[in-house]
Amino acid sequence: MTADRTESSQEAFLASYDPHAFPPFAVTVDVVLLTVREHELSVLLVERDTHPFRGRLALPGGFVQPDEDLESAAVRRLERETGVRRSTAHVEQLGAFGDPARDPRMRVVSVAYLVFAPDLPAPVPGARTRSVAWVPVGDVDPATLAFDHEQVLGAGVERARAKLEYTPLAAAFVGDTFTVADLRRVYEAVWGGALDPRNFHRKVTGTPGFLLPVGRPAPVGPEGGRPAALFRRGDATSLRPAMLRPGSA
Amino acid sequence: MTADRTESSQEAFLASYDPHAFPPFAVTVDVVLLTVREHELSVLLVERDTHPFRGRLALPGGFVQPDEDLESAAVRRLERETGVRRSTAHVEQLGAFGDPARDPRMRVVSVAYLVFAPDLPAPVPGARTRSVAWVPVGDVDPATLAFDHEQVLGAGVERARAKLEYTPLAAAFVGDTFTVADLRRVYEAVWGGALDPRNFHRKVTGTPGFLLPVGRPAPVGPEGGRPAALFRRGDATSLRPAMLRPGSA
DNA sequence: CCTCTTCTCGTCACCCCGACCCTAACCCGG
DNA sequence: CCGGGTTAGGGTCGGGGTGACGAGAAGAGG
Repeated sequence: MTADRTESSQEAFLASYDPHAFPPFAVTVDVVLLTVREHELSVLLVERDTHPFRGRLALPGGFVQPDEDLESAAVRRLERETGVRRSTAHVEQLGAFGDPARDPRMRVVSVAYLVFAPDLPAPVPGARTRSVAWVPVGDVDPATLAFDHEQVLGAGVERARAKLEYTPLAAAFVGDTFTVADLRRVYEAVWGGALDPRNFHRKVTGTPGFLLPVGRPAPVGPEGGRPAALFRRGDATSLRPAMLRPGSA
Repeated sequence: MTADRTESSQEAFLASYDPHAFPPFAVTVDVVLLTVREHELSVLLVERDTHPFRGRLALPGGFVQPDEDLESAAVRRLERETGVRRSTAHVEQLGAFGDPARDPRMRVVSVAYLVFAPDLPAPVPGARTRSVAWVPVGDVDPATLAFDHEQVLGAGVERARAKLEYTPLAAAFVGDTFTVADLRRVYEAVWGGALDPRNFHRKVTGTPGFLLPVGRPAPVGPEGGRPAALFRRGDATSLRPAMLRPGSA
């Protein structure tokens, strides 16, 4: 399963490459970076400054390098263009999007990655980046997005909603330590509806491996109320049985 | 969102293409075609007759054409190489596999598709095809598969097992009309364990939209027993709550 | 002190599920 | 004809998960 291709053989291949022998494809990665800001599920969008779709909003992304793994390419874009570190976020592949007409320049297949990140206090844009902004997914005008990014974003949001049902990944949206209410607000933002605080508390605390109680018993409440207990992420990877969203009977 | 690229501009692009401007990628599709044969979950494998991995077993697949949609490319391979018609099967994208070393010839990104098909009585191989065979997934020797197809197959099987839990897609593995026992044998083959016939019957018949009773009340039993009622697929797309596999608590 | 807030535990009814009994309906051999 | 094999499928019972909701705990502020 190891390749015998090397840098030099890659060069030889390039030199002898005939674009009519097989059609050249470009492969890109797009990143659907989601977070919860002010009780709203938001996505990071950048404004394009080059053809095509110049001036339109788009998901961060770019070409995959010749010897770069797909996920590495996505993580590189994530860290360079958004300032999010890989270790603090959850990254998973969303899927490949390859409609022949999705890019007017040439045939491009894009592999989309879905990232859950906590709402970082620092302004997220990294070094060499054009205009970048968090946009609540409900405020995104689908017609203004570049390429087929409306479809990619839609798939990412739906995947996120489904993943909260049967995984503990909601914890990827909050910081290192958090309260049950923090977690509940993530669910409410992603699913778009209120949840019963008592039943939610019973479910998440009753699921082994979801929450790890941290000794420190209490921070303060921003607007009154009894201080909540602090937790850390557990090592559970799935929720069985799942926590089903209410409106989807 | 409409492309201005045409056939002639594609030609112009090819003529002026410089392989050093951006690295050429090849894009392929691989098909994980699963069925249930003789109470065993099986995958369709072909024997490669060209370099690389000549003589090794591999998933059916091939290069995507310049103006071909990814799913169309997968369905084309499915129909040409396996004889399975798209209308009788379930097709979904499994994911993209793009390890730089997965193909020794050059950089190849493969988009894998997962297909559920009923066990057709006709010999499945199509017209121009090399040696092709159904192999029970438990009998596949992982080390003998070409490329990274062990990883692709593993992802497909795990996806199939999960999908049976929360979708009615098990019906894609059986024919047009089927009995509850047929469906149960699908679950047992995919999950690899026995299920209680009475509880299974209660669950599937009690889920609205899973099964449509067909008037014809009874076929015959192959080895005795009371004749079972016949059903057709319903229009439900998800199972809520899910049917969880026993061993996964 | 009272009142507001949020957190957290408890209760109750209901549903779903696993385990299990029993009858229905067919085939076959005696 | 009849008894014994098969599978199909309905019913019962208890336990666990969940929605709806009550109520106390623990803070801030008037």
